[in-house]
Amino acid sequence: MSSTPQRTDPLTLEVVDLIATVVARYHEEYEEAAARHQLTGAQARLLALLSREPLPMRQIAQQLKCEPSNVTGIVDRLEARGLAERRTDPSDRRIKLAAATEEGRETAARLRGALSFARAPLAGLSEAERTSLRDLLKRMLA
Amino acid sequence: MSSTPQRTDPLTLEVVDLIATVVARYHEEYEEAAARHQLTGAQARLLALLSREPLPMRQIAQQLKCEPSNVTGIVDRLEARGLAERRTDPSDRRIKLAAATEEGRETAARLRGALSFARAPLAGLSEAERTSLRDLLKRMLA
DNA sequence: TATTGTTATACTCTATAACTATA
DNA sequence: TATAGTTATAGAGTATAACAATA
Repeated sequence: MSSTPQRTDPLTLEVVDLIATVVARYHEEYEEAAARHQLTGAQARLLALLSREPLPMRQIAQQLKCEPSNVTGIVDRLEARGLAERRTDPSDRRIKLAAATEEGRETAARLRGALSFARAPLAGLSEAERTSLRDLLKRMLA
Repeated sequence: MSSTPQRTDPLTLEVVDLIATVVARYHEEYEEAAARHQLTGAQARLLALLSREPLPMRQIAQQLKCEPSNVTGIVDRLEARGLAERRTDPSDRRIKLAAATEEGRETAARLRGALSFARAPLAGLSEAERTSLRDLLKRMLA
């Protein structure tokens, strides 16, 4: 009858709850770390993206899974604070590349360092356990 | 020298990345499931809370980690759609209890069922593996 | 014509501060 | 006076649609 088992056994429900807790805690810590740098979550995520490489507005929207019109405003606010800048693409003058400034990259790096959430608790696990956790998560996401 | 090891080895970084991916995917699926029921994420989370038991506005704010003034608006919108209602507490007439209506509880239940994210991928893991994942997550959150 | 980015608009969520009713 | 909830206000994020510049 059940071609797709629903796994509503207590063990599965417990794991689902644990994952929900991980998600909630991760988000809290991310928002708090961003706020400590006077950034909203959206601004921090966009800045983290730009700190790797300059990107066209359109592509940023795709990676952030939002509409391009939203990116305009977020980049505006980062630009007003000197954390990002707009460049024109010489090969296609329709395109505007958003790029992190030096200060933007420094801010992004400090923010990354502040995200102790996943790192600190992991320190309590042995290498074998971390390997095991990695493999289980990979299979979950496959 | 290093009293708190920073664990920036490749394995730990890989696990951190996997957790970030889990978090991102969980949020996407939650927002999409909520949107399918014409609810925002905040409305869905509040409704899920009320579907268990009626709660004072103040307490809702604490659980949602936001200001009480925000709860007013979200409950307003749920109430306008017949998914929630306000009741007065006879023992203290300052208190207003927000409660899910029958339709609200049904919507919350359908939404819960739609959250296949954590359940479906877990179905591919054996019981021993799910036990292992549970224990590792518990130690991470300890 | 199609594409890129922006602007205009409207709605939701958010925090802060002032306000009302009750304790 | 203290507390619960609301209202007022302002800023940020979001989507949709219309628009300018460029291809």
